[in-house]
Amino acid sequence: MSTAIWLRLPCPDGFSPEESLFCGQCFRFTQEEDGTISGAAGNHYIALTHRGDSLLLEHCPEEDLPFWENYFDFSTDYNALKTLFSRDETMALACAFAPGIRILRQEPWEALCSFILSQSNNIRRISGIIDRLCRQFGAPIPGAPEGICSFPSPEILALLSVEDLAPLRAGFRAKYVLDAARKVVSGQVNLEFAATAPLPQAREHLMQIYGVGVKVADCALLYGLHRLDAFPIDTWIRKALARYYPQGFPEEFLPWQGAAQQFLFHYIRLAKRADA
DNA sequence: TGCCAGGCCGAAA
DNA sequence: TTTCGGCATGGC
Repeated sequence: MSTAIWLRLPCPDGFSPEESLFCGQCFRFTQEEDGTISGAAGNHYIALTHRGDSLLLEHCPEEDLPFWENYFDFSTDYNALKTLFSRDETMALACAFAPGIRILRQEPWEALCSFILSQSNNIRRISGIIDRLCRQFGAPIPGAPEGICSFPSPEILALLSVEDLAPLRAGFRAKYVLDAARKVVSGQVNLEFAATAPLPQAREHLMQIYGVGVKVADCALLYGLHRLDAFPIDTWIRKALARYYPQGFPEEFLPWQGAAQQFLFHYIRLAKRADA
C-alpha cells in the first residue's frame, strides 16, 4: 500500500477549483465522488482536494507548485474584479452564482487547439475528443496515472493527416487542427505576437487559421494568452447580451470583459436564465 | 428519436 | 453585405 505524499498550496480567499475547472474554459479535469479533482494541463498532472484556504495536492512534485500557482492565476485580485462587475445588476447575480471562478492561465497552443475542437460541439464530447487526442499523440506524464498524457505539441500534430486523426472522432474539426498546427510550426501564426498585438490585429492574426473565426480566436486569446480584453461570444452570451444588454455590454468592463463573460457564461448556461 | 452543441466556410441572394 | 445550408458526431 502506497502512502500519498501531500503538498499544501495556499489559495486566495474565495477561490474555487470546482467553479474554475468546470465552468467551460478547460476540458481535461474530472471530479470523483469524494470531491477529489484530477486532471492535466500541458504536461503537468494534478490531483487535488480543496480544504479551507488551501489546496492539498497529491503526489505533486514540489517543482510543479509554481506552475499551478500560475495556472490558477493566484496573482490576480479577483475580488477587485468582482466588485467592479457587481456594479451591474446581472453581473452581480453572475458573480454571486460562482464567485470562485478565475480565468485559468492555460498554455497557448493547448487553448487554441481545444477551442478549435469546441466549435459546434458540447462540453462532454469536447472532453472526450481532447482525451483521445492526448492519449493518441501525447506522451505519458511522469507520476500520473496510466493513460494520462501530455497535450501533443503542434510539431507532432503538423506531421499528421486527417486520416491519422480519425480515431479522435472530431469530425470536420480535424482538418482545422492540422491547419493550426502547421501554421504555428511554420511561424505563419505566432502566438507570442497574438499575446501583445492590439486586439483586432491579434484576432485577425489567429483567423489566418482555417476554421478559426472571431469566437475561437477570442477563446485562444482569453484562455491561452490571458488577454482579459478578449470577448468570446457564443450562443449563451449572445442570448444574454440581447436580453440584458440591448445597449451593449458595460463599457467600463472593456479591459476585463473576457473575465466578466466567463462569470456570465457559467451563470446563464447553468441557471438557464436566458430563457427564463 | 430528434434536437442541438462555447462555429466556421462558402455559395447564393 | 447578409443569409443559410453543410459539416461529423454524440450527449441529453
